[in-house]
Amino acid sequence: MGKTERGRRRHKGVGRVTLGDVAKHAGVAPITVSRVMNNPDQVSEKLRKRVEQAVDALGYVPNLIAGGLASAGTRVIPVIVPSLSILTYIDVIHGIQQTLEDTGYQLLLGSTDFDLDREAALIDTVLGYSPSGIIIAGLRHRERAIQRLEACQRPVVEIMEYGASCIDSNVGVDNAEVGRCMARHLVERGYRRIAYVGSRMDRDYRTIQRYEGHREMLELAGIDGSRLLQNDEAASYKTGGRLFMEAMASYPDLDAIHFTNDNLAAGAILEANRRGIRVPDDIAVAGYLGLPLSECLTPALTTVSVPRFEMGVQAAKFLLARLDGEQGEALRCDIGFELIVRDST
Amino acid sequence: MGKTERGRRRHKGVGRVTLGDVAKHAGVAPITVSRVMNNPDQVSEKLRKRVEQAVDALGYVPNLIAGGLASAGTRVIPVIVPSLSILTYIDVIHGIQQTLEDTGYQLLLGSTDFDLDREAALIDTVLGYSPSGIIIAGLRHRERAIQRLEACQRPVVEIMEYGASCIDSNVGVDNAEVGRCMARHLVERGYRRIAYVGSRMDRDYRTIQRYEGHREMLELAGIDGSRLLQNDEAASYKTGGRLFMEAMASYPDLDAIHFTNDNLAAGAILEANRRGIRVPDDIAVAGYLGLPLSECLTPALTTVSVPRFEMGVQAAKFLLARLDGEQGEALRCDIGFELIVRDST
DNA sequence: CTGTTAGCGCGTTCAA
DNA sequence: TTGAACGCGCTAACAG
Repeated sequence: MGKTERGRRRHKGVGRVTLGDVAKHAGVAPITVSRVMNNPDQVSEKLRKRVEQAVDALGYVPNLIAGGLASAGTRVIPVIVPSLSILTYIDVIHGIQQTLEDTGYQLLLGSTDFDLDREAALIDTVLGYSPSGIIIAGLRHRERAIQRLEACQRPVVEIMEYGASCIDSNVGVDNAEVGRCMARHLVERGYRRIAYVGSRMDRDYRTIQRYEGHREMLELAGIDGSRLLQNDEAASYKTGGRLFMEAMASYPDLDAIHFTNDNLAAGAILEANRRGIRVPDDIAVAGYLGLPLSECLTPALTTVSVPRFEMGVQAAKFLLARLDGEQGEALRCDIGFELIVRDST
Repeated sequence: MGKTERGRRRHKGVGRVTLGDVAKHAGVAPITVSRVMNNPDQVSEKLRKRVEQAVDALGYVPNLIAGGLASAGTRVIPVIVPSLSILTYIDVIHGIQQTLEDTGYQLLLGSTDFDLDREAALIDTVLGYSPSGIIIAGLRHRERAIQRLEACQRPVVEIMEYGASCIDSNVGVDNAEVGRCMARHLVERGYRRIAYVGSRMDRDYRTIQRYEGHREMLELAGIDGSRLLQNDEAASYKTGGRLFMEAMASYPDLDAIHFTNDNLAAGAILEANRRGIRVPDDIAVAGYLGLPLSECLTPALTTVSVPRFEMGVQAAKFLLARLDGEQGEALRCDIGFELIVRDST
């Protein structure tokens, strides 16, 4: 009943089989078990077999936390996005997850609700998990957040938007160019009285970037680019339908509406279906994203398609490259987009 | 240049500010800093102020890994679902995330691709992170997985399906009852030649449960319940449209189709729109889930709506209750569903 | 190829 | 209310 006995009771680390237990069972040193788990080729076949048997017999599962503490890095990849209710981010996360799936890295999910202060706080939190790297949406962050990300000496991939300056690596699209592209298409199609429709534009600055591209292109063509409509609801089909009607009421002479995403645009077409409004004869409708629904509508929706899943895959690949020891220049990738012209314009 | 100096260089725990650094800066013992971070009321206001200043000055961020190791529990909640490309799971995850958001718990995301062996392996992995608890889809798991979950002594919430026996807590719906409910509606509406259409039914047994409920109810009414169509593609709108046409070709006398989810059913209606097939006059269409799209279609889709987001919220609440020390009986909740009759039937 | 030693950064326990 | 000592479980470094 000496000190040792009391020491034993100090922590609640009961129940679980530890590396030490396995070592005892196999008659080797703990480090040998560690090697069998992490660097099997450093151990002779004989001992390896013995250890593996012990592992199976005891049902040993490594404590990744302890390993992470000792080696200053857990195999965790935080992914920080603005929202989990927006399909775009989900697709990207899916791409990341699928690429990382069999590499032993786990995704730690965080969402900021488009709030940069919240984002900064979340970054602090997740860095507390000694992650192997981090993937984060956007190129704009609070100064403090950027400092922390740079200081942590871990690969950082910024996704969604593509731009000149990133912390470490960057995969995304050029939103202004997207806006210009669709606006150009509308002008070329002969539309002249065009409105841009968004929702929550105050929160999601990438929508503003697209709008600015749109406006710029229209004004280049001598067309009024300032017709804008938005509100504060989430970008649902219903909201799209409502904004569609509002836009037509606000600007009765409209011949085309450029929606900031396919959710809204699809909502508009569905609303038009319900009301017997003819698209594009009465009014043309264009979207952005290339959601699966866009091609199933009647009329099918003209849209700019972005490879969201692939963006996630590429982000994960950049991360893995860095984790594999690839140094040097920023890894950057403009994932691009594609104008898909369909019947709605 | 003695032992200490070499010791310092042993690990790469460089750069980061530690609790010890803060303690030195504030002129207190490390444990006092720890208390300020975790149990502020145990520290006098004077010292607390001093420590807080030091924290700010140095930009200290706690190392959650070290804390987790010392206290045998990181504030991580793994969420294990079959797929990240299925909206249902996304909505549930969103509910979980929103509920856990401000509690300091982080979601660790894992997906199994409907493979129970993969699930078991994933469970082993995530338990290695000493999670505070775990949320997992389904009531069916490998025996080994169940043992591990029971052995880990942590709250476990099984979600999506509601059933008699769970490991610890359970929130979900009764899939067979859903199938019965919609089948009853179709029969009451006067439909008699009804097919059930699913996709990937071999993988997702919950779809089979709904089908069996459907079949049971039809046969109770003396109607052939064995008309079934499925394929191996994901449940997209396009697949729905294709299966719709296939079903009508396979069973030319059909007067109603019961789709296993709204994605397929919506795809069917969109396909009908394109082809000028009249729903429900030529054929009725019913779905399951209550996706936002369902009410925006023409005709609007009859569906059984499930509160997916709320299911996630409830799962998180059960978890928090357990983490708050609530013991005893299994926490169980049949989240229910609602038949929403619209124009498509 | 295998083992010894030390410590990652923190929280628990016990003592003051 | 504050502090000292110890160890959570594992791995890095070094020695054999």
